[in-house]
Amino acid sequence: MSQPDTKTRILDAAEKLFAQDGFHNTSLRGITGLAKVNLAAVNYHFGSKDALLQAVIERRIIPLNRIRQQKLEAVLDQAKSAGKSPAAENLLHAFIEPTLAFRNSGPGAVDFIALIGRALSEPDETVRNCFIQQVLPLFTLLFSSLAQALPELPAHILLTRLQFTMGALSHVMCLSARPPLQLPGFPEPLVDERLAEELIGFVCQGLEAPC
Amino acid sequence: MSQPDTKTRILDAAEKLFAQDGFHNTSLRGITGLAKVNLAAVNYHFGSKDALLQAVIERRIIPLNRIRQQKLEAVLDQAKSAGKSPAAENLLHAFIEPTLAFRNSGPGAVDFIALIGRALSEPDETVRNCFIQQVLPLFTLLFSSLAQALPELPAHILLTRLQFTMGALSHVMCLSARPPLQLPGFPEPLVDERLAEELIGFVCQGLEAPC
DNA sequence: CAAGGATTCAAACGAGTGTTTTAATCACAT
DNA sequence: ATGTGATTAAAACACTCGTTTGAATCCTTG
Repeated sequence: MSQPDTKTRILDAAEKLFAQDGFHNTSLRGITGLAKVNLAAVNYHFGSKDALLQAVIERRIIPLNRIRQQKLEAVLDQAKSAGKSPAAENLLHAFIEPTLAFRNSGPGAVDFIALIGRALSEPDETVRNCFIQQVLPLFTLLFSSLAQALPELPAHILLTRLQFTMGALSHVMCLSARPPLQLPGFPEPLVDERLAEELIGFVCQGLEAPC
Repeated sequence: MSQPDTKTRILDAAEKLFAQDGFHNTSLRGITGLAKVNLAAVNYHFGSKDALLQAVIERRIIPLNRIRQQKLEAVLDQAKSAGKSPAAENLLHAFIEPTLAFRNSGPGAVDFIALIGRALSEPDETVRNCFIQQVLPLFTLLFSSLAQALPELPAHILLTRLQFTMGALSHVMCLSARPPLQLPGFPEPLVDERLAEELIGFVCQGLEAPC
């Protein structure tokens, strides 16, 4: 079996270590050691550590965003052709389900999901800005779609509740790359599809609450 | 006016910088510079950077946990003396409201809230374990109380939904130390008490959803 | 006032960081 | 085969990090 090329090996190793240890806790020597490439290869192929992070994120978030946008627009189109407002549950499903399903899209994908799940709470602007820039258009679409779905909800309340939703989703994304953290006295929490459905139901109830 | 003593000045500066830049992005030189003390003072008074983090967290989380435990037990006692199960909403209120109100308990408190809001998604075990160790007993109490309040809910579903709740709460805690992030086309989200009430209502709906 | 422990200070240590440099090697077109 | 540009390799760069050292200073107690 032939190894992937140098760029891919670096991206794979960086994705894993960024997700596992965080961006600033990960050294280029750790990445190049894991990828079995020379230390200078990172700066040769990507230019800098910051640019490597951006490449790691973009490699996966662009296809993921395409999927989420397609599913959102499908819900909007279907509602439009039925002459009705889209249902909040369908919109949330279109956004959340592909996000969590993406964890099973291949080796390393679960690391990526954990990485961007932490991006929102990342103190460093390098990581946060890189992520926000990529996800803002989609977030805007989701927000305006939900405003259609819940016309009686004031916009600032909707935005606040959407922040809660993003917090819950981000947390689930982070957890999915960590060992389940078994504690005595606690049951095992849900995983995979059941988890996605449960999360969608949870935030749906919260978003649709009277105000 | 007399300055606080060296230990307090270090704790205050460390709290602010840990919250702002993260534990590993914060250098002892940054802390001692802001605190206007000598570099070696940290190791003299606290022993190490890790021990300083623990001191920063414990200084505030011990009083905060005492408040939350008191409020939780008050809800439990009141339900017991009324011969009824506690209401999930009251339990959530007892846990969440003091947490967010704590942001206004003094200068620097909002930084602390942001710091422990990020603790759950922190990749570094130093930070995460230090936090989990402090909060686990309280979390256990909240979990078992909610199990009483929602006896028809299977334990693993309850735990899963409680994870969603912690995600939403953590995210709000993180955001509270950042500038509101005004974006064109988006309204201003809620702040302060209104925010706490909105969050409690949100997670309450989600927790009580049928399953 | 004098003694002695607590605290502060400047300086340095060794290890680790991202990045750059320069030469060696590879793959492919002529 | 030969030369050429792309890639890899080893080494060093300048810098920051947490920690330690040993002397200077402060403050309290006798």
